[in-house]
Amino acid sequence: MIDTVKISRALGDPVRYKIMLLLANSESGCCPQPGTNGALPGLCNCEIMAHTGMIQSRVSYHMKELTEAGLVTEEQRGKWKYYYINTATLKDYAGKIKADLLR
Amino acid sequence: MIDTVKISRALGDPVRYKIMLLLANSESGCCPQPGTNGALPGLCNCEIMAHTGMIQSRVSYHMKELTEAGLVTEEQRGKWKYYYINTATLKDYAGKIKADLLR
DNA sequence: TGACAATATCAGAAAAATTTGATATGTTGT
DNA sequence: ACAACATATCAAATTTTTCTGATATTGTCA
Repeated sequence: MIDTVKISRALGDPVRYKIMLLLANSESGCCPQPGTNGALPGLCNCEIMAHTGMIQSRVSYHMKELTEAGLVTEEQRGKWKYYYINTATLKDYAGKIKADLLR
Repeated sequence: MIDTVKISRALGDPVRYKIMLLLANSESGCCPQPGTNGALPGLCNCEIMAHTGMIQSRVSYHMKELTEAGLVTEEQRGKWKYYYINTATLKDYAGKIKADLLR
């Protein structure tokens, strides 16, 4: 089942919220994808590092938090790992907040 | 404007989420209200203390966090302070999360 | 396979949040 | 005003998170 506290906590850090916004507004990845002409959803670590100015281990740490909360799904593409928002979790979250707390 | 990170952070603590659930499921206050037959919305500190087993200053601290996030509205009734969920904030929050992060 | 690039994990340092007891402020009724 | 009760604030101790550099793991390509 959906862990509302964990998701809230994950979103409740300014760095992670910024990353979520970045993912939400990203059109395509930066790294060459074989068999495509470059446009695939999600962002890889290198892009998140570039956009936020954070070092690698810090990005990794926050992506793990987001992933473990179910907010982000990761996908290995060649040597890069891509991240994109798990929209189902977000919808469920918004719904559960309302169901739990509105009457 | 609504501070999504701050609200998330406020909800992202298990103690505070429990308090929110308590408020959402409370029918009436415990303390004698002049001019009523006892049934008013919200809970006062004493009830939150009783339900959660927390000491007074701890309740006060968390209620301040919730209030400052705009999740809870406080109302002085006689010598008691009552708290109830600010439904507008909660609705706005759920809406903004979706607007920000879903595409 | 080896060399290299991308990401993950670890341990310690630093920063932030939580908890508590003590004390202060505010409110009601006498 | 005073006494009694309800809530707020403070400072210090504790706990939890975050950040970083170092190292480990994983994947790709020659």
